[in-house]
Amino acid sequence: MKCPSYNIFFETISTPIRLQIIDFLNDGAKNVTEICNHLNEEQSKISHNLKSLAGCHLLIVEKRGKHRYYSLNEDTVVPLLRIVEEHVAKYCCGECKVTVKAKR
Amino acid sequence: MKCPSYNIFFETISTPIRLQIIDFLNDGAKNVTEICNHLNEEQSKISHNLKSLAGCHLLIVEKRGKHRYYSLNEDTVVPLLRIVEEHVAKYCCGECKVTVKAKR
DNA sequence: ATATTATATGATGGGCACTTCATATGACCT
DNA sequence: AGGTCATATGAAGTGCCCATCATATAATAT
Repeated sequence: MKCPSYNIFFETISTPIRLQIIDFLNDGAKNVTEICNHLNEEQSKISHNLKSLAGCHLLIVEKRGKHRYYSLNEDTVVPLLRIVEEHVAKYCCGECKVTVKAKR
Repeated sequence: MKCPSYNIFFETISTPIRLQIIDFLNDGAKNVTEICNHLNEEQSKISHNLKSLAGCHLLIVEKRGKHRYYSLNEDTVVPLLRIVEEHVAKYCCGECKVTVKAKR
């Protein structure tokens, strides 16, 4: 398991695809196939990125039969996104490509 | 000015050198030379990285004479680091290389 | 106005993370 | 056991961020 030092932690949460995954998981646990379909991305790509996120404990994995359901580590991710959302609302110049809403 | 979309925001805060800068600024505003000396790094390297951080409004710049003092945008950075510090304390396996303490 | 100190900016090259492709593992079914 | 679906893992290539080097700008002093 990768050690979540600060730079790895932020690096892991810093790519568009991983932010999109987090955004999708905002409304509950999803399995790999569901995530692939929703984001229209290759399965191996999603799996690799899920591994990074789970390795930093940003996501939690749960096995159900042959599926694996991933969900947010809400203790960390929800307040984190709330801070960034507020920051972006204050300072964003309007050219943002990736938007991720904090859970309410 | 760079637009702080989510991925750029996290990417900017994700490198060891920039985290070290933030850590050093925890106890107040510092000018470029002071930061260079403290981190023992080249001036242009520090300036480039300061520009990225300030571009995302993670740092605030203030001109005084021929110096430029950089300080944390505490509204965002302090609570952000507090969350990560808590997360790392829970999950870090002990191999962390970069440590940054949240301001108390 | 020239020198010196402080900081920023531009261009280039290398390292490395991410995607892709291929294959492996695991779970369930018949 | 064999087949199929679901997911993970390994290897390799490529794009891109960051450090470096060089130069430019800004401010003060003499």
